[in-house]
Amino acid sequence: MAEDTRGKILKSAVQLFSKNNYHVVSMSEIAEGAGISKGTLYWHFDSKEDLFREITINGMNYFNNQFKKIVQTDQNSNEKIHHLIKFVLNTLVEHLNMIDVFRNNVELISNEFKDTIEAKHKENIDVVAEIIKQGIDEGIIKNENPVDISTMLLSVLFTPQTKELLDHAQVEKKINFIYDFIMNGISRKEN
Amino acid sequence: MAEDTRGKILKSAVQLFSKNNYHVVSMSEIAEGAGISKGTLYWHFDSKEDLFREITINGMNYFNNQFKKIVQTDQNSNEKIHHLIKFVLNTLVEHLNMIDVFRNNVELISNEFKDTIEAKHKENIDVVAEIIKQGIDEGIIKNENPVDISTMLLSVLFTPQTKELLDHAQVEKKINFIYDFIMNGISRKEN
Amino acid sequence: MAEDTRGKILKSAVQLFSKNNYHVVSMSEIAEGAGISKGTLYWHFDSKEDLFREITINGMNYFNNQFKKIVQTDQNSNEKIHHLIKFVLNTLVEHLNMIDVFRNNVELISNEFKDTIEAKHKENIDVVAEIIKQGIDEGIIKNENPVDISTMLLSVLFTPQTKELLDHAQVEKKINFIYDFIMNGISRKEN
Amino acid sequence: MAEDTRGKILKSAVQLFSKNNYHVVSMSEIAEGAGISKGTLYWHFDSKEDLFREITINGMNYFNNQFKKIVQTDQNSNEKIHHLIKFVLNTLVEHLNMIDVFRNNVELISNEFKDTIEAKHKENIDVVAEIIKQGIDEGIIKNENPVDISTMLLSVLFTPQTKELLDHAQVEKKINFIYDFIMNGISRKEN
DNA sequence: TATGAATGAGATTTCATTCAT
DNA sequence: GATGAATGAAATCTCATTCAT
Repeated sequence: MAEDTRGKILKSAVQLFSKNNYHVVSMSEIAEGAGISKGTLYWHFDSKEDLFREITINGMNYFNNQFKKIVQTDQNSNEKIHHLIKFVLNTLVEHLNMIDVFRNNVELISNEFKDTIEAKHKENIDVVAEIIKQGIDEGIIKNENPVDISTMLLSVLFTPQTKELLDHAQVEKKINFIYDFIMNGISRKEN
Repeated sequence: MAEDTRGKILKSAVQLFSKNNYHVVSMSEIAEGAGISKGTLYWHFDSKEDLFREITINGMNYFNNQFKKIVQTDQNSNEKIHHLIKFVLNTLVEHLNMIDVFRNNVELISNEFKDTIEAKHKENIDVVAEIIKQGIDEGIIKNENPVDISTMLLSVLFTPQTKELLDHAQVEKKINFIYDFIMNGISRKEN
Repeated sequence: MAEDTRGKILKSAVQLFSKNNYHVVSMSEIAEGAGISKGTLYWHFDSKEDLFREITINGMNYFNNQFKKIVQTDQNSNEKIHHLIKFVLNTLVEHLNMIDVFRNNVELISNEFKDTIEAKHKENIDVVAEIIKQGIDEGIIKNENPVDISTMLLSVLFTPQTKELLDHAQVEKKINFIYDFIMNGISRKEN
Repeated sequence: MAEDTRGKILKSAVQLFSKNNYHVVSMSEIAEGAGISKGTLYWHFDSKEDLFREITINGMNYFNNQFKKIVQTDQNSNEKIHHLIKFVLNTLVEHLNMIDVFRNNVELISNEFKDTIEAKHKENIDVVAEIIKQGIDEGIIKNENPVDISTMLLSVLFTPQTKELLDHAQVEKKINFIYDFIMNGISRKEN
């Protein structure tokens, strides 16, 4: 029962935070969306920030866990990268909301929280950098700072435009387009 | 005096909006930052939204104008792209604040305003697509939808991570890194 | 507790609105008068207009209900008119404040609200017109448009001067004076 | 030239105060309506209250002067009353605005000003009471307190409903209706 | 005379948070 | 666990008024 209410709150909050900015979403709305009273909301979460924290960190952990799983498979780096892109873009399609929570709310709340989020993001970058290192070792990826490369890779995947591209359907085709962009850039390759 | 005050307001507002979310920045703060009274602030701008609108649209127009100038030079596409990247990244370094105004505040305010901003952004994409077309014609850029390519290019340039990379100095080096990433992606080129 | 607070708010608001114009009375004053905080005031009423609406419509309904009761008695028209005058003037004496709410605030707020109020007033006129019709049938009242006569009758009763007359005591005497004015006008009757 | 500006201000103010409540009309609007700046407005009038005072007192004096003229003619009381009614109702039709200035703004501003206005009104009542006295002497009007009768007479003439009746054209007919109401009331006269 | 710019007090309203029941 | 009611700080905005030019 308890978990039920908690779940309803989180669901309502994710939905609202993904559509609107942190400061525009009110605790009243969240409570209403969850079908409970404000009092109850405050029984489950100490504050608005607390609630937002939980949602954000859950989301980041979700990516972190999946990234780690991908690293640990015994695929070659090429396959892993393809896997990674596919996973991120499919998540973007299936769980648009959760992703937008980050987009709409970067730089909010306290600096201490911003640091937490950035640390989590850094973690993700480092996990993906493992794949890059593997690729360099395998001679597939150019030999530059793996962290810089990982940074660019993730920034392309989480860029708002990526989502826009996906909006217009044909996901599979777009995945290949983005994969090719990341691997080969925009210049014409002679063969 | 009048223009002077207007300028002071805009400066104060850009500074604050670039550090904090639209809803966190208060008109009192902006007034205080400009060294004027709230009444005066409202004499110059009808509303907070009005003020924000002006700043945002000014910023987008700035990019749009520069992009157009680059297109109109008689450089080849390769040079133009290099020029473009250099311009954007240098602007990011010199006018960090103005850029962050967008970052922190997309999706805010009214839908009508969001549409305005998106239309401006689309304009920018289309202008850059001209360069891509030229590159395809010159056999430098791969023959795919120029608008899609332009979209990716700009998304990489305006991605938050780009700014992070730049934060840690060595701008010139990073420009080359990003240029290479955009042109050739991350895979190892055999030579 | 809840109803109690609501009542305190309404009492405070009626008192203030009856002494001062809608725009001069502030929500702070109303809250202070009710011994509660502004936040609580807004918990009970969505807006100042909402609060004013409730008071006004309550008041008009009060008159409407009484007027209907008078119509439904089995008195003759003469008695009903006397009854009506007595009721209105006594209410003016006992609930001066509530009446003044209308006086001080007609034409305020939105047009939509003005229409609501005018519709309510028209209802009152129509109800009283029933009495006038009865009087015409009974040969007591002159045979002219009953709605016009009803309009004049009510306008005399609710005229600010009527209240002034009443201020100077001797209510019973003044009731007769007004009754006589309404029935016979000011000209001398020969007998 | 100077009078010209003053005149423009007064005209603009009358127009606005007659349509909206004192507190809803702003000095900016008045200035705009007069085609001048706020600074100029304040050069001609010390304050909003000052401006409103002038308009109101002008209006009341206008009625006062006309009433006095009517009293001083050598008509009999019957004719004078008819004259008075005609004058007031025609003014209501021709200068609706000016009249509404009172209607919309009674009880506003300071108590001291309210007293001034009430004193002016009392003056009007007293002037009209002269006519009533004459009527009593001539055996045309019933022998009751002339001031009370005058009060009722004026209250009927200035009642909002009177204006409504007039709105629907046929002024001449309505004048007779009101005249008859004032003289004979609503009861059926046997003949 | 006339103006544009500036001011500051105060108004309405929102909202995260608390607490007695 | 849950709720309705209450709070108070702070936000946006309005407006009469002033003043240097």
